[in-house]
Amino acid sequence: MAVRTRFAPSPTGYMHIGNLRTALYAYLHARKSKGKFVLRIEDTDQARLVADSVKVIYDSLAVTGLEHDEGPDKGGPVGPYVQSERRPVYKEYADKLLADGHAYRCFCEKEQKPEQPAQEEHEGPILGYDGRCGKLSAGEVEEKLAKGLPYVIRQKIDREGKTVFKDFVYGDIEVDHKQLDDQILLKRDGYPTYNFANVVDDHLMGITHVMRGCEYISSTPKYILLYRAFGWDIPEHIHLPHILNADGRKLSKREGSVALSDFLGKGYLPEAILNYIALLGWNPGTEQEFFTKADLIEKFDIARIGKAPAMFDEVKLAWLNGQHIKALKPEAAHALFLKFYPEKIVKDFDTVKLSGLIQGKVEKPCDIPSMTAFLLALDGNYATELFVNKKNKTTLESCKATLADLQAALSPLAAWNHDSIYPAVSAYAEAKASKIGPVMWPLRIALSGLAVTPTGAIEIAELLGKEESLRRIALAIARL
RNA sequence: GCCCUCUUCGUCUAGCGGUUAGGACGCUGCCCUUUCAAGGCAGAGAUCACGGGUUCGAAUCCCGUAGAGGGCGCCA
Repeated sequence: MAVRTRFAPSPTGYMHIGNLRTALYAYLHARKSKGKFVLRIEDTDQARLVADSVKVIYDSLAVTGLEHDEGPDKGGPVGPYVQSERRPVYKEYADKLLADGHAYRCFCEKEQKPEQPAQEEHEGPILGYDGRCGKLSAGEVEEKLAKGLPYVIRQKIDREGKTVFKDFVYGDIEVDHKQLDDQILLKRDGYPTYNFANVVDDHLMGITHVMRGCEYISSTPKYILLYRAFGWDIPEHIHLPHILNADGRKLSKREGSVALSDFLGKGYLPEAILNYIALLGWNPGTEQEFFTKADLIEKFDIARIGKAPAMFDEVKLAWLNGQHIKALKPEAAHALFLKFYPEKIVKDFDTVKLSGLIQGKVEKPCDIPSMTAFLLALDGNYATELFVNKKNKTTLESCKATLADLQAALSPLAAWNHDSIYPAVSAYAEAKASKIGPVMWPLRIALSGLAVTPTGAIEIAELLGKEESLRRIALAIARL
């Protein structure tokens, strides 16, 4: 049977990175299997509709290249692909369940807490609905219906026995029916709950592999019971472990970046993000860590999805992003960096050249303003201790002397570019019978006032221009 | 409270009865010497959550315990 996977997000207004990983796995499995990847919008909660949020979903899939084959915007044979447009379908199937005795109408008030048997061992939350309306006689139901009382439709679950289902990742999951309650299938407003809609839609849309977060594991037995009530084949269930933040808590909006747009805004490349999250809960079984999207499609295998939750480590994401940036064509890197250069840098510097110089060095493009700030203005109060470098055996005194000599050597230069500056510096080092390091070190510090710079001393001098370079050298000499 | 699940270096992970427990990020050091960085190499870092079994032999199989995560919504 041809593989069909789906991504079924709710329009919440942003794309959670954990959700994106679910989409990615579903996409990869479909592509790898030459199957179809379906987008379905789960907008059955009328109270939580967020304007324009469907657009966020489209945009997210587009920017990451997770193109769907079928969906609200693309159409397809099993539409509509928006749940709010499928209400008659849910009604039809709910009626079927009603007719077969697998469901019943419940007239209980929304707020009404069912009375629980007063058992003292019951502390804390108690389990769900007590099923009282399931015991209503046909006559009583007719009577309430005649009165026009509002109702919901509940799944009728026999509390005897247990259900076992096989999860592709977690193995056999067994749940005692005592743990289950008569969940609501159709709400009072006529919309289905997730619990009902996902089963009906996944079946009707021919989904072969259901991938979703592992928070649904506990309710899956109820879904299995629905499949059985309808006499439908049960698709493969693939529950995914959660992605956690650094505290070991579920990655949530409140603490830092969780939305795709947050990461995009920092200059992370979509492909690097995909690469990183793919590795959170999946591994290729080889030592490869750098993956393009095409690599992932080729190497992805649902059999290698792990069970343990993974902490999201932005430091490693940044490293991986740096790897992807290095792999970029210079024009592409420049186009990316251009979004992050401060205005004044763009105005005063040759950013094409600058981009080329820093491409191998940038991990997070959002760091570019701070990385390049020294070009615009030198903080004249930088610590002079920076001149002391053990490896190059430089001291404050040696640096002062070197810089004075450099000042003399560079001042007469007519042309100011790499090919004129480097030979002058190099010749000076040679004349002093010194390696170039001890000369480069003080020069770089004098020009930048920084221990670590995005590019080398000669390049910085060239970028700054002759006048500014000499001014900074003079300043350093004065301070030493 | 009840139920489900998870647990290998700080982090992501490999491992599926016999390994010096491997790799990556990060960290430290060395090398390169047209440079700090980058790159290359090396090192530190894991009594495999704990306690019992089974076995000649367990990170790997079984049972308990603990910790963590999740579920128990007219949310998804």
